[in-house]
Amino acid sequence: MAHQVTIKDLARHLNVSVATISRALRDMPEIKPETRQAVLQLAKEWDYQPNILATSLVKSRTKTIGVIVPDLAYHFFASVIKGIEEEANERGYSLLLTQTSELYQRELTNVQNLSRGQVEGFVISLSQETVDLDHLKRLQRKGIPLVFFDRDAAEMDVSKVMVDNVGAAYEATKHLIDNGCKRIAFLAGPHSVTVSNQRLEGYTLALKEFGYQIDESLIVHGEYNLERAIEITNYLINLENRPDGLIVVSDRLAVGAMSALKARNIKIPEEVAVVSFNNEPICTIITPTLTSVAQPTLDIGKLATSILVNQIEDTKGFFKPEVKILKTQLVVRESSQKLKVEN
Amino acid sequence: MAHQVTIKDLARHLNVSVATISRALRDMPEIKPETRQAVLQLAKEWDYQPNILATSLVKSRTKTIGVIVPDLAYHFFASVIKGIEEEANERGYSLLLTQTSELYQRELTNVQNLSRGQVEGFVISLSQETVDLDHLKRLQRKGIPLVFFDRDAAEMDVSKVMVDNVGAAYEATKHLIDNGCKRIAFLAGPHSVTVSNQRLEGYTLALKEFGYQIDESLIVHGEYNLERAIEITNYLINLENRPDGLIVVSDRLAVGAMSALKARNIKIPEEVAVVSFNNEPICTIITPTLTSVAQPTLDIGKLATSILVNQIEDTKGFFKPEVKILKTQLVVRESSQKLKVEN
DNA sequence: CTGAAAGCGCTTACAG
DNA sequence: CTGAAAGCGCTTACAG
Repeated sequence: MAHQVTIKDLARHLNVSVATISRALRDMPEIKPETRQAVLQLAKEWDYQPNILATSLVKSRTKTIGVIVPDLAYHFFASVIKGIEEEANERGYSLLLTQTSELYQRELTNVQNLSRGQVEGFVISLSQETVDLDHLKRLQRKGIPLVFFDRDAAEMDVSKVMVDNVGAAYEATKHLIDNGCKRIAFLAGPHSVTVSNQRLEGYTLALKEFGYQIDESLIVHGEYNLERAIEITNYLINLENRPDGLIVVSDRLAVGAMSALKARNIKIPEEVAVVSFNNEPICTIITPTLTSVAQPTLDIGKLATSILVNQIEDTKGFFKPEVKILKTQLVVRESSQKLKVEN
Repeated sequence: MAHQVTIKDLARHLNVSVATISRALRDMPEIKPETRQAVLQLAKEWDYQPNILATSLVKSRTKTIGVIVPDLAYHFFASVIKGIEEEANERGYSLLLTQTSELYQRELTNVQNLSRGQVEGFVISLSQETVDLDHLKRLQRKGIPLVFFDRDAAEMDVSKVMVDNVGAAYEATKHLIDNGCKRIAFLAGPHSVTVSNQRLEGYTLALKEFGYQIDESLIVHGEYNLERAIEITNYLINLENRPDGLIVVSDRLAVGAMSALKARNIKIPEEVAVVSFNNEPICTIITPTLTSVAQPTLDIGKLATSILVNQIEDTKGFFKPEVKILKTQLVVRESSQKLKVEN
């Protein structure tokens, strides 16, 4: 067979109209049982597959959601996507998945490509480079729903599924304090990254609450790469009054920080206790195992998708953007337990 | 604006036919410069986006490739996808990405969904459960090109981009022998997994070549999960004549094996040297760092995509399935170096 | 240089 | 219960 089988082919062979074929295939009640029978059988025999492009075109509905994430290789995004998939399937939607590789240009073209009639809405986490938000505002103007997660942009008035980063960092800091840390450093991301700033806020909040001085020399910002994390850690180690606790803005950077500490034979957690964020699989693999803040990735994905679909299917225009802040959970492991638990 | 702008809207506003709009937008030479000018300007002003569904329908071409992988959270697949993306972009194709979560059912529905006129070909890596290949044979019968990578199915006569697993395992085994291992065990995957079997073959080949006895008690098969890896490792440790070298079929399982060894205070590599496959990021993070066989993931993705596009665009029917076997590279780290390199 | 018409593969009032 | 016709948003010979 040179081309895909169409309803026309079926119609011709059965000597009925394409309308009848279309109805029979979709189990419309008005079709005579024998007709339906014959149609379904032939369709099966010829392995007929409806052309979804045609259906989408006439219905002006694709039942497809565009998902744009910075990088599929990040465990966090891969597992949020699992949640998105699950909810989408349940609601009868398919996914169009793309990654930006943290590049604004890619994000732009991805959004544009997908908005050419391919998707009815977006679940998106911004690239690190993204500052200009025109491409997203254009979507909004056209009434294409979108939901943010993880990477935020304050000025966008859309639905968002975020995590209580302030609270998470507060808890992480308190945990170090409880474990006897006196000087706690914070290895932060770039100044422009909201998530990092929120975590920093939680950190200072906790310090203040427990009567600790905020020491600016202990707060260092850097790009998201291993080399910088090592550099910063070495700087911290070399301080006159070296920190005895370290909060790192992500597990990946924490890996760099820990390797720098190990290279200098500094004991973790005895000399420096370490806590980080995301609870990626490496946390259980690295030595010592790494205390980290777990995000409810599956729920983030599901909730974001659920809100999006609600908006897509809201024909009455009742929908208002929803902002959800989910709770995190501190998973305590070896890297932070200066004081052994007694029982 | 309630709906997306169409060429009809533009035509009406400019008092020309939709044909003229269509031609102007695509820069056809016959259009009068002033007309084109006006069209382009209005299109820009109204942020017109061509409806790709309509275009695809009339051209019977989507310029889209379906990609089906077991799990996006596996580093291996995420990085092959990078290669696929790169090559696809270069050739002017988009990607439709799906994962099966290693479930046959998902693979089936993914293939079916995508073959409803959405993609022109597939790059696919089979789910672990997949035994029945009817869904793929149906694609073939319809003349929809597909290319396999990593996970093979011998009976399918299609293009494949694989890796020389036999050679890779041969090299890994030889490396352990060179490092003084006398009894080398092999922690394999399930019996049904081709990749695992090929690696096992390379292992026996090397043993034979270097005059080692094949000891069946040192070859153990298991599912792909940490618990089984730990179980198997414990079994190996408890053997009367404990192995002093261990080849593990994947990094993930190697992590389990190493934690079992560490739990029993068995020194790596002094007492048991370890080598595994895939060279995932964990190899550099775990202690000791893990010697592993690197696959050329980017090349796998690019090559698979290049072959696929060649087949898609081969209108003359000259195309014959191509099977490519790429070379791997052993990355030596601490876990396998019993004998320190002298210089 | 431009337009009318047919068509891509479907769905859906409308009529019978 | 079934069919003819119009239409979804485009492209493309064909004619002028």
